[in-house]
Amino acid sequence: MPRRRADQPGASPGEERRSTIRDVASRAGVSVATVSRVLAGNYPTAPATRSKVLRAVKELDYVVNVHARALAGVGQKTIAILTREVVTPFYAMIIQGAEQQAAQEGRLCLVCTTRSEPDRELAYIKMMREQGADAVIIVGGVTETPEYRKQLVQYAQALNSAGSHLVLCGRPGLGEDVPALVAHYDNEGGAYAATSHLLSAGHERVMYLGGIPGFTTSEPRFVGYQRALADRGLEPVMYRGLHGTDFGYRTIKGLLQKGPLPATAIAAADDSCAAGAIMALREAGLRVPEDVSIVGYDDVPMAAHMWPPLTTVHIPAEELGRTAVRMALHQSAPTNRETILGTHIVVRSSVARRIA
Amino acid sequence: MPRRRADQPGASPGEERRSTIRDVASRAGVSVATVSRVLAGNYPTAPATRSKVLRAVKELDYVVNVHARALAGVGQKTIAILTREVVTPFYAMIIQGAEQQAAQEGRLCLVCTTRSEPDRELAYIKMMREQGADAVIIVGGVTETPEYRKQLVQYAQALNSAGSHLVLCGRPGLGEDVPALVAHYDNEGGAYAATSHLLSAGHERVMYLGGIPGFTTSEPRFVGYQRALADRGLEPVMYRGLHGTDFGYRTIKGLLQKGPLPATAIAAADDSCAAGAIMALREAGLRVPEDVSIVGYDDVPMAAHMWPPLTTVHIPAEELGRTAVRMALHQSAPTNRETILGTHIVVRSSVARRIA
DNA sequence: CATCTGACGGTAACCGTTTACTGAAACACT
DNA sequence: AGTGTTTCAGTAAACGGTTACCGTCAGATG
Repeated sequence: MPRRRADQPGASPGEERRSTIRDVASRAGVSVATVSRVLAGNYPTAPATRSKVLRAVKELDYVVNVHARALAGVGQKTIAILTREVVTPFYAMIIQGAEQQAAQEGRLCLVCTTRSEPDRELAYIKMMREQGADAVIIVGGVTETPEYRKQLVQYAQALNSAGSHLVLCGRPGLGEDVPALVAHYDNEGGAYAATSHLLSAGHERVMYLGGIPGFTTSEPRFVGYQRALADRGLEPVMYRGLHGTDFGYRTIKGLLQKGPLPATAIAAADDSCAAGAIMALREAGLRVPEDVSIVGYDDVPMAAHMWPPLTTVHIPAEELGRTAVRMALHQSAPTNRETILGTHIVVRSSVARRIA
Repeated sequence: MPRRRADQPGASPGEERRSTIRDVASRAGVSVATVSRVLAGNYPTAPATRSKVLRAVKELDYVVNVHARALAGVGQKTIAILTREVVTPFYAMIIQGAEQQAAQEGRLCLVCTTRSEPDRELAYIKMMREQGADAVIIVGGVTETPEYRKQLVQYAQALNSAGSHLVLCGRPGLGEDVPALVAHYDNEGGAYAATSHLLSAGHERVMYLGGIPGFTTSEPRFVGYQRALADRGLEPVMYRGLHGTDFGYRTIKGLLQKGPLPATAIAAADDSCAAGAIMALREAGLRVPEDVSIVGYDDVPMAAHMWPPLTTVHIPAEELGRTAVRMALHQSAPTNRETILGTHIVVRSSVARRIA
């Protein structure tokens, strides 16, 4: 039963119908096959025909319908990037790297924000399966619950059986038998290095500040901190709870109201936490790094422009994103499903030697 | 001519074929129409049939093919966001707002980064036309050249004739007769207010720092600055050139090497420029705001956490993004094609009264 | 001059859905 | 029982492309 084929006169006035390959064909006086072939350029066509078609295309301002094309099996596959949000510079940088690589490989990128809602995340994954995306990359850590994990495993399998890949970027893998790729970085090593840096500057009471217990990025950082302390037989002093500037600010401010800081140095869970802490210290009349030393984590762009410039742990965020895309696209061998990038400390001016 | 229909035995081993509505239908022992209707839920179905279908769907792990669905006319439309990049917090915030609104309206968002390359931008616009996106939102300013402008006008028309919209977000419109929506903010007013703030604190030599001449966001800011000065009969002192921390840092540092700063206050083209300037001032032993006052522009999250906390011009970035999406989706009346959001100064601690 | 051979263009099957239309039961009425 | 209504399922025509297959016609070859 014909449904519309809006060729009757008196078509709706406002809405222009998008021109199809058939329109082009009839305008050029050839068949649709010829138009398709001229556009694809994968079949011999007489120069005269060719130019007739191209002229018609230009006149009608024709663009192919990707849906139809995809349905016919020649789909331009896309890569989806799922992230909590884009405003956090760390995520933004990963995304930037991923998009660069994707662009280089001729892929279109879909960035979707999930706002930490597992439901939204899962909904997007489903959407991507429908779209037929050839990879979905999940960016950033998460607080893992057993149910969430189970869901993810299931989706990894579903994606896999549909011929596409799930890539976990900046988050640990799901286990040997789960068909997911992993592009991760060394959280624990960075924290160990940062804490050691403080320690070797003579500090003996080093506080760990911030981080969400159970969060996949926080936990290993905390472990690295503990290990560095344990290696020298020192006791941890920790104030964990949340990420972000506010937490750092409020925690240090509260501590300072109760008395002197129970540490001479702070290892912050991330740069913004460090920024908050510095603010609170400064408001209380303490100097950084003369009175209190501090290191951050992430090396966001702001870190270099803070006062004092923040010593922190650099994560190769852009490279991480790029790696994720590369893995997704060229994952030929089933081996090497996991790439761990190194982290390193970048020393600036927020740490001072402790004079004993 | 049958092409594949992979039902022959001995199908390729590695690649699973994605199951179709036909597979579900035959497994459930009903017709494809019935499956479609059960899934859509817009047509009466007997409970028994219903559950048979649902079971088959679950067993085969079936998801609809969006391309086919779109082709059949029930497309989930998407909205595309084009931006230079995502790492600049100002853009990130606009994007965040846009995505929030889009999610609220049940739309999927495509974020694409153009890296300032007009070619890439134009290529993405074409891609979006193919996709049949129902709006493309271009975020952020640009240095307009006549050719670029002409191209954009052409694409606005093409998009419009395909029934979708072009929205310029944070950038001025293209003229009365061009079918583009505009969600913009008051650049000039903000700069006027910021400069006036400095002026009414007693400063008489106020320097304008940064901004790219000809850039759509820079130019009006500079005009606002000039107007504020002119209103009091003062002469402008300007060092323009680029956006960003580096420019601010290098310019002020260079100036300071040559002698005392030719101003007692700085109106920066943006917050990061201000951050760079502060750094250079500090390195030269000058205090902010005691020796030099400064105001920024944009009110990025960092501004509140800088030292000193930066007085700056707030742009309702998230609301700007939200507005863009709302306009794109509900643009019913052809009037009101342009929304200009207000900007206002937020005073923190980077401006001090000048003691005459 | 007959036949072969490419080059080129058209015809139509197919991709996976949606949905108007048709038809067949089942039920409710006279 | 005969007829009118529902209720529910199936058939098949689009949607807008791609491409295998098959003609046709011109030039090359024997």
